[in-house]
Amino acid sequence: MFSDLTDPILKSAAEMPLVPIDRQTSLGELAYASLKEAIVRGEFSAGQKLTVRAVAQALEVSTTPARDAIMRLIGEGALVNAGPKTVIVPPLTKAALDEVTAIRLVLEALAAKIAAANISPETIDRLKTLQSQINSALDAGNYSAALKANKAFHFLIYQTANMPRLTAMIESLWVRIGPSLNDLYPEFATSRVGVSNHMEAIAGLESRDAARVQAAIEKDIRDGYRRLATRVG
Amino acid sequence: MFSDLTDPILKSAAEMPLVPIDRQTSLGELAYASLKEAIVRGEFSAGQKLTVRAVAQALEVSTTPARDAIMRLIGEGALVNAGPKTVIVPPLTKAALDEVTAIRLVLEALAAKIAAANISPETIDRLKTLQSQINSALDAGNYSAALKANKAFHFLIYQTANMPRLTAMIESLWVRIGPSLNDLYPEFATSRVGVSNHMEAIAGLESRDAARVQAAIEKDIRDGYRRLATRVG
DNA sequence: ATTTGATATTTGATGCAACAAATTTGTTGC
DNA sequence: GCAACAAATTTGTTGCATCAAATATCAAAT
Repeated sequence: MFSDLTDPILKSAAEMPLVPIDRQTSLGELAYASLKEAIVRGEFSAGQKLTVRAVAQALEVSTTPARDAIMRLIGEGALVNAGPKTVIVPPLTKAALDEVTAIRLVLEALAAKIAAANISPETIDRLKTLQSQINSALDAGNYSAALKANKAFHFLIYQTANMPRLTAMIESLWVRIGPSLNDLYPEFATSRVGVSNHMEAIAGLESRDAARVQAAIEKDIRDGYRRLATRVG
Repeated sequence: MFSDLTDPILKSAAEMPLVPIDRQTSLGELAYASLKEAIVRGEFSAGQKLTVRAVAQALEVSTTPARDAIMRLIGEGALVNAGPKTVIVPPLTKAALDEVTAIRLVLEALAAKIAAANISPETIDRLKTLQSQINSALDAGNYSAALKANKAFHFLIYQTANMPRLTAMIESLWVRIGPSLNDLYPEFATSRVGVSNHMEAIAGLESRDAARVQAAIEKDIRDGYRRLATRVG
C-alpha cells in the first residue's frame, strides 16, 4: 500500500488520484466507530443511559477516547442529553421520525438526482450485485445482512453524486433511524417492498433519467417511513 | 425567577411553561461557542492553523475544553484536518461552495415552506423589525451588524418550522460560508440585493403562501451564491 | 402507596503530565 | 536557489486524579 508514492513516474502531487486526508486511527476514532455501529445495530434499547466510564470499560480504553466518542455522537444526534449528566440513546418519536424523513426526502433526492448524471457502468454493476446480495440475505432470513447491503446500495448511489458533505449529512440521518430499523424485523424481510424501488432506481440510473431515480428513492423512503411510523405512533 | 415552581396552582409537570434541557454551560461549551463565533466572524484567515494549546491559551482554559471545541467544530465541518496533526480553517473552494449551496437550497427551502404554515403575526412583526435593523446597519455602514441581523432574520423563519434538527443542519452550513461572507464587504453593503428577497419572503409569510416564501429564500441563496462565487472562482 | 427530603453514590468536566508521531527547522549537497 | 535528509521542536492523544454537580437510594411523612 502506498508504494506508488515513491514511483518516479508520478510527476506532481496534483496527479495523485486521491488525497482524502481523513482522521487518523486514534483510539477515539475507533471508539467512535465501534459505539456508532453498536447504536445503529440496535444493541442499545431506546432510552438506555450511556456513561463515559461504562463505555470506556466496555471498549477497554480510558475515559478520554470514550468521552470523545460520546460527545461526537451527541453532536451528530445519534445520542442526546436527557439531563446535564445523562446521555441516552434517543427514542425515535413520531415528531423525530417525521422531521428526519422530511429532511431525508430532500437530501437523498438531491443526491440521487446528481448521481444520475455521474453514474458509470461499473457502479451500476456494483449496484446490481448489492441488490442480489439483498435478495439473498432476505431469502436466507439474514435480516442484519439485508440491512447492511441496503445501506451500501443507497450510499453507493449517494457517493456517486461526489458531494462528500451531503453524503455525511445523509449518513447522520440514517444513524438516527438505524436502531429502529432493526425492530422492523421480520416485517421488512417478508414484505420486500424496497426491492421494486431499487430496481426502478437502477433502471433510472441506466437511462440517466434523474427524475426517475429521484422518484424511486423518494418512494423507497416513503415506504420505509410508513413501516417505521406504525412502530413509533 | 422560577418562584412559580412552588406555586400550588401548578398541578403537574406537564403544565410547566418551559423545560428545554439543553447542554450545561461548561468550559467546553463556552470554548466551542467562542471559537465558532470567531470563525464565523472571519477572525481567522482561510488555511490558518489552529492548535489545541494555542486555543487553550487564548481562551485561558486547559487543553481539554479547547480540544473539545476543536473536535466538535471538525465534526461540523467548520474546521478540517489538513494533516494528521494539523487543523485549519477550511478555505471555501468552488466545489465546497457549490455543494453547500445545493444543500442549502433544498434544506432552507424546506424550512421556509413549513414555516409558512406555522407563522404567527408576532413572528412577522419580529421579522420586520429585523429587516429594519438590517437596513439601518447598512445605512450606517456597519456591515458586521448587518450580517448578524441577516442571520437572525433567516433563522427566525427556519425556527418557525419547528424542526430543530433541520435548523441545526442549516446552521452548520452557514458556519462553513460565514467566514467568506465577511470578505464580501463592502460589495454586499452597497448592492442590497437581499432586501427585496426578504420583503418578498415576509409578504409570502403574511399571505401564508408557502411557494412564494420558498421562492424568495431560494432567490436569496442564489443571489448570495453569485457574489461568493466571484471570490472563490 | 406516593411523595418528599436527606444522604450516598455516581458522573462529567477539567487540568495536567507523559509519550509517540508529525511538523518544523536547520543543514548539507548539488 | 533548491531538493533531500536529519535533528529539534511542536502537537494531538491518552490516561488518570480531582472536584463540583447531578443522580440514585432510602427513610420518613402524609
